[in-house]
Amino acid sequence: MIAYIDSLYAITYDSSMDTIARTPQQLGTGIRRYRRQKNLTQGDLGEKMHARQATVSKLEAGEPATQLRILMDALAALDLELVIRPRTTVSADAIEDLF
Amino acid sequence: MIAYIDSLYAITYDSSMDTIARTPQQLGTGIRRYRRQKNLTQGDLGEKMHARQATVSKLEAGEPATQLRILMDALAALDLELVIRPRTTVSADAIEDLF
DNA sequence: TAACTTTATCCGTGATCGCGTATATTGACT
DNA sequence: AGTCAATATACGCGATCACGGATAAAGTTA
Repeated sequence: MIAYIDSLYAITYDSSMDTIARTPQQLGTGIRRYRRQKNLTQGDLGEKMHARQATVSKLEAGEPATQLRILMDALAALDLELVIRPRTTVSADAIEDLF
Repeated sequence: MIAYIDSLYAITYDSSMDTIARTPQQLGTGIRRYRRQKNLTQGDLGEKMHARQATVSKLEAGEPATQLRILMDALAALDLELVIRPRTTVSADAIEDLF
């Protein structure tokens, strides 16, 4: 649990639900997870963000050529935001490289 | 300061440097900030991620039609990652809507 | 100011977007 | 199994990508 102290509000939420994304696929999977959490279909989300269901499908599939506009529109429609930060945990692959 | 506890490592870092992005522009600005922090030119970054300097320029400018592949390649080259999370702080615009 | 570095912008090309529209495939429920 | 909802995929189209290559514009330093 983390508390964000704003000049106006103090908001607490469970950061363990936050999704880390390093690839388009992980980005898509994270969005799908949040969409389902809100009980929305791809069609519902598409309507909110003025895109087609097919476009949402490709975004969630992690199509690397998807445009940033689609990504950010989807996040806005789901009331999500991105945080850019230095990579933290060390992946299993990277650890193996140590030996 | 936040401590991330991993099964293998405990890493502390200053999360106040993390950048929140809700638009392609903010995403680009954040990347530019991290790139400069590492004393890299757009050309340097382009070389690392196998893209042209001109492409990095458009990414940092927040061109909404930039492809996800470019974004994620840049993050990888800068050793950054994304976190998807519910929107937290309330923007000034949103607060104004309350009155 | 001049020289140099860095960033922004342009042309032409091939690839691929998201679109509308439509359908195949998959999943869930009875 | 059968029905309905949800998701993935297809076609043609106009728009725009990132590319190689090159140059203009802006920023930095002597």
